[in-house]
Parts: sequence; C-alpha cells; structure tokens
Amino acid sequence: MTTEIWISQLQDNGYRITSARRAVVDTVYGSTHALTPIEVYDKARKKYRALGLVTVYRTLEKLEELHLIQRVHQPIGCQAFISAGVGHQHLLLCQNCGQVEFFDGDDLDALTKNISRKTGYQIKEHWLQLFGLCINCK
Amino acid sequence: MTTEIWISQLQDNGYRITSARRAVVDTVYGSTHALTPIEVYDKARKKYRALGLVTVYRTLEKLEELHLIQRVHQPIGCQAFISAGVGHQHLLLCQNCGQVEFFDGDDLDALTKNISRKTGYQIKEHWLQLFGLCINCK
DNA sequence: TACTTATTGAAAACGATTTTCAATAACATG
DNA sequence: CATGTTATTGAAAATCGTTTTCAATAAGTA
Repeated sequence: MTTEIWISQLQDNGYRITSARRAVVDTVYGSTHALTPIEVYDKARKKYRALGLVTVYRTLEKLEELHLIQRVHQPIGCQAFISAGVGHQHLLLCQNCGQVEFFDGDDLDALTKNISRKTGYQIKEHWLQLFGLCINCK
Repeated sequence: MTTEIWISQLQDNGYRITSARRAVVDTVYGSTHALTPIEVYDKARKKYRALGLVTVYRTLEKLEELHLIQRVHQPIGCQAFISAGVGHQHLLLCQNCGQVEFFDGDDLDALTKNISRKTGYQIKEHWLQLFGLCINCK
C-alpha cells in the first residue's frame, strides 16, 4: 500500500499528475491524524515549496470525490480530512492527541431495524463516531 | 411545554429577556427542522423586524451553552441547530424534507465495550446519527 | 422614576473558502 | 523528441459566514 494507489486513481479518472498533487497526496495518505487544509498546506510545502493553498483545497476536493479521503466531524470543527477506510467503517478519535482509528463493528443492523419500526423511517445511512483516549494518552 | 421554559432558563442564568431573544426562541423552539443562523434570522424577523443577524448568533450561542439547542452535523454542512432532546439522544434525519426526529436506543454499550477491548481506547463519548426517509417522504 | 449595565444593530474586521485569470506544465500526438 | 492542446497552477480578488467593536438603547433594580 503506497501513495501510488491514490496517484493512479487520480490518473485513471482523467486528472493529471503534478508535483503539487503529489505533495498533497504524500501528506494526507497514511496520516494518523485528521488534517485541515491549512495543516496539509504547511506540511506539504515542506515537500514542494511552490505549492499554493488553493491547490490544496482543489486536490482535497478531488480526493474526497474519489472517496480516497473523508471529512472528520468533531466538536471543534468539521474541516479536517483523513484517508478513508476500505469499505464501510467508523471512526474512533483520541480526544487528547487527535489520533484517528477505524473500526467496522457494524452491529447496528438490529438497532436501525428497531428504530425503523418505531419511527416509520426508511433508514438509508448512519454515522457513528466514538471519542475517547488512545492507549498512549489514557 | 412552551417557549416560556427556555425564557425562564435564560432568565435564571442572568440573561435579560428582550424582544430579540423572544423572537429567536419562538423560532427555534419546537421546530422540526434544523435551522441555520440565516434561516433563524429570516423566520424570526417576521416576528420582530428590527432583529439583527448578530443577535441571532449571540442568542443561539447562549441557547447552546444552556444545552437547550444542539448543533446538527450533515453532509451539506454543520451550522444548523435543533432544540436538544432531553437526556442522551440521537438524531434521525430525513434526507428529503430535512425533518429531524429523536431516538434514544442506546444499545451501544456492547458495541463500545467490544471496540474498547479491540483497540485499547478508553471510550468517553459517541455520536450516532441516522439518515433516511420519513413516513411522508418515502 | 431614575440609574446601572447588559443588550442591541450597524459597520468594520476577520478567517476560511471560492472564483478569476494569465502563466505554466502535463501529456497526447505527430 | 518536438509541438500543440488544454488541464492545472499560484496570486490576487471576491465572497461567504462569523466575530468584534462601539455608541445608542432598553431591561431590570433600587
């Protein structure tokens, strides 16, 4: 698993491969922390000085569109991104250091069926996020 | 259950009761849809024309601080507010009409214990939101 | 009724994001 | 490998949502 997977995904979808995009991909891919556009910009500029913030926004937009990254919602704000897990996964965030972990325990079927019956809603999607302290921080 | 409950909550916490605040409270209280500051502004101005947008922001801030309203996170954005349910509750949103419903099925204890064991995290909080189609829209 | 002080709305400031635009570089073609 | 087309770039300007500043006003107290 390398950044080349994302690069080929971009390529396969008709996007050109540039130094700017490589720098953004290298920064976001494999990060264990959700990064805001500015944070991506600061980090990526260490690899490619000429990078512009606008390009960071545009590249993140494309990566999200291809489902390679996903937006992370937090009490502080909802502008940060993390590489998307494979398949349907949920997030577990450390409230202290910000580390993000994935889990896929989808025991929610019983719950959603139950709610569906009670409310009459046809449930299509769910968001589940856990917050806590990681092994190092607790 | 009337808006007077929120009014007294504000009063009890040392805030003065003004026409502007009444208009905002009247608008948000009991709304079945999550409302953004601008939406609150537009609706509330029908009750009190002199209302300023700034006051809407400031009043929403206070209502949130008193846990009378809560922020609703959606794919479109995270600026909308809805009156908070009593106790620990989760949201169910209609993807078509935007109606918001509460449910409290907290069968998540087993799930969180499971994840906690697997990941080593000490889990403190969780966010769960369901999306679907309400009875009228499906 | 008068006084103190929180609250107000307007305007300005601010920060994050988007748009515009001319220069540049990716990559397909010859 | 050279050339041409066109997506992509970064800078600057524009825009949007939100916050701050400030003098005028009105709520609640004495």
